[in-house]
Formats: sequence, structure tokens, C-alpha cells
Amino acid sequence: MPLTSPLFANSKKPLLFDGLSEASLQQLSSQAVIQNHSAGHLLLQQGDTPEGVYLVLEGEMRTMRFNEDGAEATIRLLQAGETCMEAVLFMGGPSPITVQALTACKVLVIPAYIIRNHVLEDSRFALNIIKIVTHHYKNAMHQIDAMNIKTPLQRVGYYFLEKHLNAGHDSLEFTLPFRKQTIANYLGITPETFSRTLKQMRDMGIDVEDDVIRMKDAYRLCQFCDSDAEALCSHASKENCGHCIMHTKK
Amino acid sequence: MPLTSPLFANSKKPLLFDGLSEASLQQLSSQAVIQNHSAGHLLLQQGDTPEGVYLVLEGEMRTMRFNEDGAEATIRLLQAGETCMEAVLFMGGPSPITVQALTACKVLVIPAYIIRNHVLEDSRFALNIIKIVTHHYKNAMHQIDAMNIKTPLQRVGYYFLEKHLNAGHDSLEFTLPFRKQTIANYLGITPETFSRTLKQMRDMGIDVEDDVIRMKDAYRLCQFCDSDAEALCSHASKENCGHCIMHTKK
DNA sequence: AAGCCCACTTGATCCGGGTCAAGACACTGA
DNA sequence: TCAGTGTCTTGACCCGGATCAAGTGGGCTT
Repeated sequence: MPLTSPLFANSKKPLLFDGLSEASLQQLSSQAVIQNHSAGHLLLQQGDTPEGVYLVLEGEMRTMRFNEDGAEATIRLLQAGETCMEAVLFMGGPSPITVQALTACKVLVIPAYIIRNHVLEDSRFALNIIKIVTHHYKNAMHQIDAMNIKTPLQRVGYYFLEKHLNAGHDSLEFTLPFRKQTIANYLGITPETFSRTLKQMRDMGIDVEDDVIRMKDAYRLCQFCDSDAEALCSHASKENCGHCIMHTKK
Repeated sequence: MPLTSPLFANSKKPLLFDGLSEASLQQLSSQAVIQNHSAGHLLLQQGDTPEGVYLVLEGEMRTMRFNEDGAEATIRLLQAGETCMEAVLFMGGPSPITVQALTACKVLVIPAYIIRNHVLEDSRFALNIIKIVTHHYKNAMHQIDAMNIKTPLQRVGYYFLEKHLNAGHDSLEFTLPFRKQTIANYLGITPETFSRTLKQMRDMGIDVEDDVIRMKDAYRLCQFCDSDAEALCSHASKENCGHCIMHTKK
């Protein structure tokens, strides 16, 4: 299963492989296999030994944690082109997370021992792993303070702001990448509360029609900005944009 | 500032330096400096560019995130021998976290460029970084599901279980490593709720006297176990310990 | 077209943890 | 010895989001 094949036609090349030599890619892909899973299937459960890194080729997946009493917390939501379990392979011990297919999925599995060996052999690959894990960690920190100190409106607002910046600051429209109840769980709120929060959004000039979000102007989400989002904002460099909460507070 | 000096007399050698050659340690320490900070001082604020990795030599620190309205969420609590900012250096962009001295502190600072270069030169160092960051990430995931799905009693119980396993399963006593309000904030609850939760603990045979926790027997915390804690439990290998919730549920 | 399913919305109620306020207790220093 | 200070505890109240329940509407099958 050569990684040079047009596997990533529909998505950008995974960061995991960024800047690697052909030989390096060969070695990584030598033992990789493709799996197909149906919606809802659990690829790996909390407590299991992880078999390797999963790269989503098609479909949607999520990583999560289960409670004894059945409650669940979503850690990450993955789309095609994204990987998971890179971090878990280096934690030692059983997997702290469960991996679930949200829709029918096609995934590429790179065995654990290949990954672990390759880190020591290719320093660029090691750097890629570090970058990916730190990125996940950053998101996790956002989740933590969201749960801790933010109201549902702020959580949804920040989530929207990320999607908005991702679509380009000047686009007044973006689409929710997952089902609403999936996003709600990721944000640590119930679908009911999410729905009620969307109503508040409408009162703030942010129109919600099914999964399409339309803003009256590009600054409607500025009140949810923080220093991390600001770093992604194309208007932030203009010294004082006059909108962003980062600039208006004294 | 040679890292081979008796800097770590009071604590175990940091994982960051584990298995490194003398030459490698030399290179890392060549530009390192020692700083002293008083209690409450902010070594680095959200949005700043991180200067390097902080290694706590003496005292206590924490990493956290601030809200616009002043609320704060603790990400990590650090004691002597622990490091922070390794992850942030590889995230790109400004620091998403604030670093604060909880008590008077002595810290060793290793400049960012030294760390970033060294990852590419010493694969063992890269592996250490990966292990540290994944470990932080694992803790972050625990925090996320704790905020999401656990009651205060469960959060405190799990925190206690970790400390208990850390002190050795057969020790019936352990000490809270930080002030109660500090731990409360880390767990995402108020000091009042933490205090009330401790009262519930007493009813469950777990005595709390100031910062010393005494259990009637070694199995009082088993109900808070999960697959991650189980991996650290010396009694888990006995097929079915008959206490742990992991074994008693069908 | 009818019936069903599913995602989402809306309404009504409830309760857990936050908030505010006061009290208990240890430690400090004059 | 006795204020003064800070941490922790306890009590009373309140509110926001979870929960439970019902309603809406689109898409599917038969």
C-alpha cells in the first residue's frame, strides 16, 4: 500500500507525512493495511492495546472516553486526511480512549512497531509526531478551559470562530462539519442546549439554517476571540481592528 | 550551568534528560539559566512568545488559561523536577497558556532554539519530548472527561486514586501535594464544593485531616478506578481483585 | 400517499453546584 | 494576649443547564 498513491485525492496530505523522503514513506507504508468500518463501529476500546496509527481516508470518526455509567466525552472529531492514536502509542499502557466510526469509514492502519521504530530513525518524522501531538494537546487545553469557565454561548462562539477563520476571514458563510448532536457532545453540552444556543446566535446577527452558518458581517464572532484565534486572524495584524475583544479591552 | 551538577538532589531526574549522553546534556545546558520568582509571579502570559522550557528546581508552579472575565482554568500543577512548555514550543504561534509560580520558585530555563534544534540532532531527546507531551495529553484527556461526565465526587475520587497508587497501593495514607483551593481549581470545582466533597469522602471511610488522607482499607478508592488507573494498580494483575469496579462489572 | 424514522427544536420542570455570607481555626506579629 | 490575616468549612439561596416530554419537519420505504 504505497503512500504515494492517490490516496489523498480528496484531502490535503496528512501532516504525519510532511517533508518525508520517498524511502521514509516506503518504510512507513510497507506494513500498512486498509480497513473498512460501518457507522458506529468501535475500532478500538478504552483499555485495549492500540494496533497502530489510524489515518482516515474516507468518512468521519471520533475519539472519546466512556464512563462506567455510560456517559461519553468526545475528545476529537476527525475528518478525511486526519490521523489519530499517534499520541497513544507513546503513552505506554493501554489506550485511554475509544475510537469510533461516526459514518462508514475507510481507514489506513500503520502498525505500532513501525511508528515507534521510525521515530528513532527519521528525525523529521519525529518532529511531525511532536507537532501533531502538541496540536492535539493545544486543542485539549481549549476544551478544558471551555468546560471550566465558558458558558455554552462562549463555547459555541469559539467553535464557530475557528470554523470561520478556517474558511477565510472574509467569507461570511461556513458549514458545520458534523451533525449537531456530535458537535454538542464535543462541546460538552446537550443537543437541547446547543439548539437553544443557536437561537441566541440568531439574535446576535448570526443566521443558522440547517448546517449553514451565515454572518451579517465578518466581525460578529470577534467577541469570542482569544490570543490563539487572534494568531489565525488575517485582520489581527492591522494593529487595532476595532472589533476583536483582544484589541478593544484596555 | 551543567546539568550534571547536583541540581536534582531533592527530586528524581527529569524525564526530559532520560537516557541522554553527556555530550547531549552539555549541549542542552550550554545556554540554560536559572531564575528565581516569588509566589504569584507570572513567568509567561497567554499570547506571549515562549522563551524556552522551564524546569522547576524548587517550589510549585502551575500552567493555566485565563478568561476575558477573569475566570481561570488550571491545566497542570507542577512540583520540583517537572518541566513545562516543551509542548508549547512546537505548537507554533503564541503561547496558549500562562505560567504562574504558586510559591517562591527556582527554575531552570533552556532557550527555545536549543530545544528545537536538539530534537533534530538527538533522536533520544525527540523521543523524550514525545513521551512527555503524550503524557500531558493523556492527563488533559482525563480532565476533559472529568469536566464532561464526572460528578465532583468522582473527580476528587479519581484524583485521590492517582495519589494513592503513586504512594503505593499498600500505603493507607497520602498527602495532598497542593493547597486545597489549588486542587479544587485544577478539578474544575470551587473550594466550597471541594470541601463538601471531602465530607462525603469521610462517610465513605476515607478520613481527611488537613492535607493528610487516610483510608480505612486499601480498597476504598476502587470504585473510582478506570482502565488507566488499573494499569498502575499492583493488585490488578490478580485476575479479579474483587474490589475494583473494572473487575466487578460483568 | 401514508407511515415511519431520525434529527432537531421547543417547552416545562428539577436539581446540583455556584455564589454569597458567616463562622471556625491556625498562624503571625506587635 | 489579642487583633489581624488567610485558609478552610458550613449554611442558605439561586440560577443555568440537564432532563424529560412533546412537537415539527424532512427523507425514506412500501
